[in-house]
Order: sequence, then structure tokens, then C-alpha cells
Amino acid sequence: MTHNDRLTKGAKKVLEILGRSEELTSAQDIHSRLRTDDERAPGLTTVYRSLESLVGQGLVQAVDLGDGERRYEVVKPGEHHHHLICDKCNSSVHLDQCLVHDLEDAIKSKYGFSTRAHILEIFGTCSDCQ
Amino acid sequence: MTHNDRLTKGAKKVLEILGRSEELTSAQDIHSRLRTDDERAPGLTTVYRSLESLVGQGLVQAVDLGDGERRYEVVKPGEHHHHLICDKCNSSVHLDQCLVHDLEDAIKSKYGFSTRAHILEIFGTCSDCQ
DNA sequence: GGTAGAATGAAAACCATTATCATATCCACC
DNA sequence: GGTGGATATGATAATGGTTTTCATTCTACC
Ligand SMILES: [Mn+2]
Ligand SMILES: [Mn+2]
Ligand SMILES: [Zn+2]
Ligand SMILES: [Zn+2]
Repeated sequence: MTHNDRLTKGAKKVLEILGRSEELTSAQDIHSRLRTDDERAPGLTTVYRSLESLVGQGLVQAVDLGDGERRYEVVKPGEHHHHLICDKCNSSVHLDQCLVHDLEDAIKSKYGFSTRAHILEIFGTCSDCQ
Repeated sequence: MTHNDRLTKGAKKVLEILGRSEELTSAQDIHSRLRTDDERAPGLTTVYRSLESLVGQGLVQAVDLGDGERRYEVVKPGEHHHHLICDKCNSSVHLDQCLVHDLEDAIKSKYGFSTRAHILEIFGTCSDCQ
């Protein structure tokens, strides 16, 4: 069983939409884009389930911007990254390096705390919008 | 008009509850604790409004743990900090230093991005729960 | 005391996400 | 091929924290 065989029909379509997306995309966005192209595209429930599966497989990451609507994007399998998100134009810079990862050892030795996951997103004004 | 005069009656009670709290506390928690002590304590709406005001004044910070329920805690006026949150016992280590603040200049010069705010919380297992 | 503006609260609205449950589809096996 | 059990799907309802609404109560000020 190859890796791709794990993907259901719906999950493949969700992944395809995400692959074409420039920006962080919400479940509802994915759903409406799918339905625009095809009247009988996967329903919203399937979109949510697909995202859960894709995130679980490490192909997609969920991004929490603290506004109550989770966003998603394709990532290199098993990796993750964080963003600089512009308040004005909503564009996002995808950081190539995780600021937290570098500190996990220091956190472990200073506090005895083993890191498992983290949330990190930075908001402000991008260079174009200055 | 002193600083404290800005606080409404409801906001003072909310701040008092938060001042006594050891852990991060949700709006609903604050409300039910208030109502436990006093049958006619501020309603939930007032609690939310008070929190908004207190956060705006920099006396309280909101903490987003990504679980859909915002938490609040008293901070040194105008300051903020981040946490190491234990998955097992829900306790939190309050970090004394903001990991992002140190990097704002580097972000500005590398990406031309002006930081305004950020979300940062770290999850894992605390030393007691190892 | 009278009045304008602020504060309050009960209830309804919001809205992304999850749970339900019935139906459709897949697939290993004979 | 056919078939039965497992899996996937989708329409709908439920969930739950937060926000809005709007009518009422308080407060500051003259
Ligand atoms: Mn990204
Ligand atoms: Mn804290
Ligand atoms: Zn990271
Ligand atoms: Zn910070």
C-alpha cells in the first residue's frame, strides 16, 4: 500500500485545491471552491474529515490565527512552519525556520519540560503595505 | 481621573477573580465563579465586555490555546508573556522572556515585516508529569 | 430632581466545527 | 462475477464559545 493509497477520493480533491492555493485556506473556502467547479463535489463534512486525515498524515498543516477559523496549507511531509501575516493585505510570509524548535533543548534543560507541539504566528505589516 | 477609575464595577470584580487565579481562566469560568460567590454578580455579557476592556488597557492578556476557548490572566501592565502548557495536568509555566520579541529586529531587516502582535504557546509534558 | 450617556443583562443570533445516522461505495473473498 | 462487511460520504442537527440586540438600570453632572 503506497502512501497515496491512503487518500480517499474526497481527500485527494481537498489536497488538490490546497496545492493550488497561494494563501492559507479554510475548510469552508475549500468546500465552496470545490462546489464552484463541480456541483457534486465532496460535502463540507467530507472536507473536514479529509483535512483531519491529511493533517494526521503530515501532508497538510493546520494554522490557527486566533480568529476562530482554522486555515490549512500543504507542507513538506512531516514538516511545519510559521508565518508573518500582514494585517492589511492578508498575505503571509512562510518562515523557513521554526523559532521554537531551536529552543526545545534549552526549554527542556531549564524547565524540565518536553515540548510536543506549539502555536506560533506573527502579525503585522508586510513590506509591500508599509 | 486615575487609572483605576476607568474600571467599571463589573470589570473590577473580573479583575479580582483573575488576580486570585493560579491558572489561566476562561470567561465562562470567571462568570461561574462570580455567580457562586454572589447570586447577582455580573452576567456573562459583562464579563466578556470587562475582559475586552481589561485587555485593551493592558492589565490582562488573552491566551489562545487553540481549543476554541480563550483564557485570560493578569499581567504586568502593558507586558505579555507565553507559556509551556502541560498536556497531562494542564499546569502552565509562565515564560519570563518573549522569544519573539528578541527576533523582531531580525524579522524587520530580513523580511521588511513590522511586527505588531503574535501568538506563541508551547504544549508538552511538564517536569512533574514526566 | 432631571437628564444624557454609560453600564448591564437576558435572550437571541452567530458561526465554525462536530456528531448523527442513513445511504452509497469499495473491496476482499468465494 | 456476486456478495457481505467495512469504509466513505453527505444532509442535517447539535454543540458551544462568543457577539449582538435591545430594553432596563445606574451614574455623573447641572
Ligand atoms: Mn505556510
Ligand atoms: Mn501566564
Ligand atoms: Zn514550529
Ligand atoms: Zn511575545
